[in-house]
Amino acid sequence: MSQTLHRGLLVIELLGERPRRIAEIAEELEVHHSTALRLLHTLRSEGFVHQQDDSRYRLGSSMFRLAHHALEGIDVRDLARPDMERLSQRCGETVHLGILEGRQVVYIEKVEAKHPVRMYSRIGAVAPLHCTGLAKAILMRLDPERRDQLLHDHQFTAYTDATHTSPESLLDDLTRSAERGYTRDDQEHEPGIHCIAAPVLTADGRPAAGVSISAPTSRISSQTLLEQVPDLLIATQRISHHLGWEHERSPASTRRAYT
Amino acid sequence: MSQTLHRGLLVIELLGERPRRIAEIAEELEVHHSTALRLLHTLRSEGFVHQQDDSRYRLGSSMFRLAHHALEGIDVRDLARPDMERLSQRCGETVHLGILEGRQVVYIEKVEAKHPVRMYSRIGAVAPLHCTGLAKAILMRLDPERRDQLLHDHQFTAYTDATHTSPESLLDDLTRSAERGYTRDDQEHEPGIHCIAAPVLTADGRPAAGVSISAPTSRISSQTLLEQVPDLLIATQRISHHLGWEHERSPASTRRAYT
DNA sequence: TGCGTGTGTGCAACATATGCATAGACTACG
DNA sequence: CGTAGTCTATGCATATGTTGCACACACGCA
Repeated sequence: MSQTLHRGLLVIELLGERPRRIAEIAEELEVHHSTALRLLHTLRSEGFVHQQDDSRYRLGSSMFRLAHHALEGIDVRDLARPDMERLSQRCGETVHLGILEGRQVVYIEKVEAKHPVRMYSRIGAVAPLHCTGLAKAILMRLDPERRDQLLHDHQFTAYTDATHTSPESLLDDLTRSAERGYTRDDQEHEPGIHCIAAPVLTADGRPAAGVSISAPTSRISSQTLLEQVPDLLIATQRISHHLGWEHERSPASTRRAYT
Repeated sequence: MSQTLHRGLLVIELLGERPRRIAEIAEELEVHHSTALRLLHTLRSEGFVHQQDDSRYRLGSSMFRLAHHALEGIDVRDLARPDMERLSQRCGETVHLGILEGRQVVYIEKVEAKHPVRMYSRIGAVAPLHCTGLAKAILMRLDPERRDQLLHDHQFTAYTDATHTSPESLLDDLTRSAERGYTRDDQEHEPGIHCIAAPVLTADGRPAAGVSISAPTSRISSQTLLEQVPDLLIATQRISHHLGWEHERSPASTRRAYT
């Protein structure tokens, strides 16, 4: 609606990709050099853009400062709730949201399709790392160093026959889960309960939370549950997108770590 | 220079602090509601701003995505070089820049005041974690978990009489260093060489690099070296600022970790 | 029912953003 | 040394685009 602002934002997006020279920016915007220069000056005066030694422009400290500060203030629950509700309505099952806190996973939100009123049954409950779909979804995208550290002195308590009882077994599961993008928990924690789960990722690719669909085996077969995977992934990708995660990753998905 | 763009950026900054309602934004900008609405629409259409369920606005995914992507592309060397050169000119001593890579600290840049031509003597060299000012500067702001992990099976080799030979001794040093904002290395690594160092921090408060001033004890006394601390801190704070770090921290410096 | 809020759209007035010309500073290059 | 190619910067006339206002609608709430 506002042309000038729109052009300014376009400049920010162009510089977000890579540093650029002024001629390039003017050409992309299809405006005169002097117009581009004026926009750049305004952006620079507010610190959104920085001019490097080679006179090219790149994004400036205000972008980093504001983005980080705003991210801090965001509550994953608020962000995830709409998509969780939609997901629950589509599949008709219970949807959980959990985050990693310290050395355990905590459930922080729950939506039950059947009961419009939220039931806080499991809210605040903690889950063992090695045998719930939700915890595994977070683990599978966790930085390997951190993951190894968490699992190092973890108690692999056997809750059922299906529970992983060794780090090797769990890591193998995590590797295969990461490849297909979601985790399964077929009665590993509770007999008669199975679930699927996927991680919510931030802009830097780290897992901010996990979302799971769980159901009793008595009502839903494994096959039917797995049919919900596409909807689950759509939901987690939508939530991740809100946190800046780009679904389309460049082929070279191994990126620099520093800064 | 450009009023509309300037107002748009102001909106971004206002929303960076906290989510706000449209009336509040219009009031802050001193413009009509409809004008604020038009700006918000433009910002929203580009994803810079997101409207929550309660109809308030907050920063949107584009900010997170662009900021993160731009940060990835930034080379700390380019960022630090100008301030390193200025620092070196002011104090007349050698200034190093180093980063943590894996389990060691690597020197990636060096400026010698005496010799205008850069000497790559130590560039690429690695430093032991427990006895150089630069490594200690990074360690002192590192996430405690990560730090403990690094020091867990670290070899506390004694290079001189002053070298820390135990984790306890080093951690004690780090604590005191963190309180005053810089580290010292009085011949802990090389006899006849002492230095001071301080960390470069990113928006989330993590150390991206370290900067040190080192000199031979034969030419510079401890006292004279310590007089350079203010200049050193000004330099590291300037570099940190480029990465989005806000020097003025809120009193509650302990912030949430999630997202 | 009225009130406060946010949303949205014409439209006239005019503030302002634009393109162009021009010029200085600087670098690279032959 | 001149030439060409950058980026920077400013003045100015034009007309484009932005603004404020009026007005209307939707919604939640007392």
